[in-house]
Amino acid sequence: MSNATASSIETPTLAVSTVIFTLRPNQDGCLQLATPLVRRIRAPFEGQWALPGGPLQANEDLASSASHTLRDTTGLEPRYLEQLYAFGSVDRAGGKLAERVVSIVYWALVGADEAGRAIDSENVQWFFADDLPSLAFDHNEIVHYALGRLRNKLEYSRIAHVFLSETFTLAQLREVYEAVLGRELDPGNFRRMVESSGTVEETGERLAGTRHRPPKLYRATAQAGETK
Amino acid sequence: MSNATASSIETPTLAVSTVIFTLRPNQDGCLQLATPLVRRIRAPFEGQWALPGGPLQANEDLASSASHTLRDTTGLEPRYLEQLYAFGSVDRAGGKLAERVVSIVYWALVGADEAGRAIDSENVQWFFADDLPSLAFDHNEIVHYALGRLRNKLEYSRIAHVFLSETFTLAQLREVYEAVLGRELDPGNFRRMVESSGTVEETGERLAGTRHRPPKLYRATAQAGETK
DNA sequence: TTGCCTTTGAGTCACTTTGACACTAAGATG
DNA sequence: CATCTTAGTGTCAAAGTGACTCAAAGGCAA
Repeated sequence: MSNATASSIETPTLAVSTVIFTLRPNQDGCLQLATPLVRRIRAPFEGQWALPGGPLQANEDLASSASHTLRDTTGLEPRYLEQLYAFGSVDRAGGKLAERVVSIVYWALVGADEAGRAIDSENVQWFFADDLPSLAFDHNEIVHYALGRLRNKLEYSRIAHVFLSETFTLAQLREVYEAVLGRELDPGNFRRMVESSGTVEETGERLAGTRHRPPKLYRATAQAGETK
Repeated sequence: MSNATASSIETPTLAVSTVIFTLRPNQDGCLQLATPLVRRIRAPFEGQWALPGGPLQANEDLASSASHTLRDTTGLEPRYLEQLYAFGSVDRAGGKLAERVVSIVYWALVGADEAGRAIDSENVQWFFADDLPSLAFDHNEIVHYALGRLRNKLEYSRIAHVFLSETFTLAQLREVYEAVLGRELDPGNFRRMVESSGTVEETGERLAGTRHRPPKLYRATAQAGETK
């Protein structure tokens, strides 16, 4: 077993990156998961798209570093933030980087209602999550892993409403589920599931202006614990 | 926003620790979750018990670092190894440490049949997981979190058999579930659950030497993916 | 004004899953 | 041979789930 004190100069660097998801209408008008990426402006992988992130500052917590890069990249606030995984293979950079970087990756959700205000510049661009280009490092894998976690979390937890604004109809909530899970859900069964879960409550109001029977508006009930 | 290049000297140190679980009979003869801890031989928290681990070597992957410390601490091989969480709060050491340490923590399972061969020295000792002393740093929290993950994983995944040897009876497998979950299970319903899961198959043999009807022996079926 | 279109929201039905429990099988033991 | 203990099978009711029907309530066009 080697001694720690002798190798402190070659200690790996720590970075925090964030996979950010929101829902945006695609060309068909259907909601679809989208994620912002930043263009790398230096080697390795110069010019390729990568997850937003940066080195961990000595005085910053992991989660606040993640929401920090989220704000810097998109100008938005995270509605949900959770640690995803620490990626630290020795050969993560594919032999293209001398220095070893261990990335602690978070995933975050941003409201679909806010996503319109997001920054979109030459070096920051939103992509649909199931149609990404080839990313730098192992970032394609990471996004894929984050997608799996989001889909899984949607089924046993109740985070779907963070994509929506404060009040919403059950049809809107169902649309979120359908967009994330990628399949249609039966409206009746969905209503039964949501109502029995106790995660939403009626506001007493209805949404007007639709061209059919006006649906009730709901809000998320106050929940105890979040995160982790 | 601060500049990264200016603060590289004060970059946080990276360590990898491992929460190791096995099952050991307690004074009642019941199996109970146990975990090995190491005594700290320097400040901070000198003399207190802590999770085994150490700084990440530049040429070692995260998971291999974790199984490395497992071997060094216990002399045993991990039967299961999975990343748990990265703990990195700025004040993790409770103000007792100048240097900031980010720990990537793994959790591992060791066979109950092998646990007897485990090292037990003055500075390495096994404790029952639900009766731990006050540990160094935030390690009590970490073990608690690992316990939750193990219990959760037991219910939707099929890792229980890694505690046992190659062949086992359903009563032994049930005993593992009962020890980990901390509650009794109905033998009939448990049998139905396990048989319908397709995770075990009969060996064709029976266990002799019991003082009752000899039970069938099973083995775990070959599984596709593990880890992550 | 009337009829049609749409989605809401309630309800039904068959099938599956799950917890509780009864009962027979097959060994050891005295 | 009676008895004890666990193995292993079977049953039953309650709860959950997927597919489906149908009336309600609005807009919209003829």
